[in-house]
Amino acid sequence: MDHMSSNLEDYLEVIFSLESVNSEARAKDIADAMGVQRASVTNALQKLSQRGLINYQPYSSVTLTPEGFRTATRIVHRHKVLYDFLHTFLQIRPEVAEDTACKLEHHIDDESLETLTKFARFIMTCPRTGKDWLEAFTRSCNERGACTNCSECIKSCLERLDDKCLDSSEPRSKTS
Amino acid sequence: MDHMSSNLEDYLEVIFSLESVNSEARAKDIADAMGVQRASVTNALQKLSQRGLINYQPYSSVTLTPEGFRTATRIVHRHKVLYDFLHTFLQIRPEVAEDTACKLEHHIDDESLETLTKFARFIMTCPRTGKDWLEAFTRSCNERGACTNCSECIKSCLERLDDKCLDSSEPRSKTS
DNA sequence: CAAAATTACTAGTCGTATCTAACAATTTTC
DNA sequence: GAAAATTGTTAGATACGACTAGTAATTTTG
Repeated sequence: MDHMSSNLEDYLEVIFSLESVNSEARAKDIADAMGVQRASVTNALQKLSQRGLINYQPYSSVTLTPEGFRTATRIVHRHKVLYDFLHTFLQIRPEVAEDTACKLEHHIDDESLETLTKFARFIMTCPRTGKDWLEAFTRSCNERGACTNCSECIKSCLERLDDKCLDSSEPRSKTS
Repeated sequence: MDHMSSNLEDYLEVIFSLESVNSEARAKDIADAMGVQRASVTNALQKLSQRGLINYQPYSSVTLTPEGFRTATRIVHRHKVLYDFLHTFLQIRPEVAEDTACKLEHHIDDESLETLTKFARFIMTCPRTGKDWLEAFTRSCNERGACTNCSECIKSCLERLDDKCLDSSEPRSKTS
């Protein structure tokens, strides 16, 4: 009884989205957003209501309870982390990334999600990686752009680091 | 009719595994491996048989058809890529990684999976990243091990690259 | 304000996947 | 080789989540 199905998680997510975008969530709009019939929505809303995740009265718009809000936030967070990873790091096309994130979000465990977040941050903040490293990866994916001079690549990496250190710590004169 | 449910994919995967490990897949073993009742297995086997993915005769062990073998291989591949990423890169504990890979494998699209493979390979082969970079990430996850000297880190990165270049440019007499 | 249009709910059906219980076939064991 | 144990199948129930069709409530509109 306490387990939340993928399906209900999707409904909750849509309600969350409609509430923030439209400022209210009507059954019709939920049906449109989910691409299902209104009868299916009624059914889902009754279940979400039973679980105390939404305030639901027939013929009036749906609102999230505090508990529902927490749950929805958690799901949206999962979605965002996955989408960002797929889109920003793997360069997956937005629609595909969106779609896949939407499916994976129901199945990834907390530990993996949390570590994925850290991983993404590490790639962006470690001086050995960062934006240009990611671009090199993207080029390597597109066949015609394999790296040619690793030595130079690493050196410029070092230079950027030095520049940053100069900027932030000792104001030494920039000589390169 | 042509869509394969996550559930049937799981059955196929278990059959594949039992066939290779046990050299045969019996309904009882499938039930044990999946943690379901034998009646559920019968049901699943009938469906897989209808789709032409397994050779199924009551009271004898199950074998994969060529088509079933291809499908199973594809699923196992997805599983492996995801498991490796979770375990090797994110350092997720084996059991958790196993479990999560098992769920995600049914939902990730081909493009993302393919790119994830390339991403993993790029991390391992790019001189700016590789094994030690990954270890630095792992340390950064364990709180007490943040990096301290990025400059040195990058320099040793460059040195390793130079060493490798020397190795590979010199004619290696030992190889036959 | 009443008819028309929209929106929402209920009931019944289908497909998937599970279970239990009862029964059938096949092996094991004595 | 017959009784016992194991293994496999069938039938019927439950739960989920979708659908359609019919009905009811609420808005919109004239």
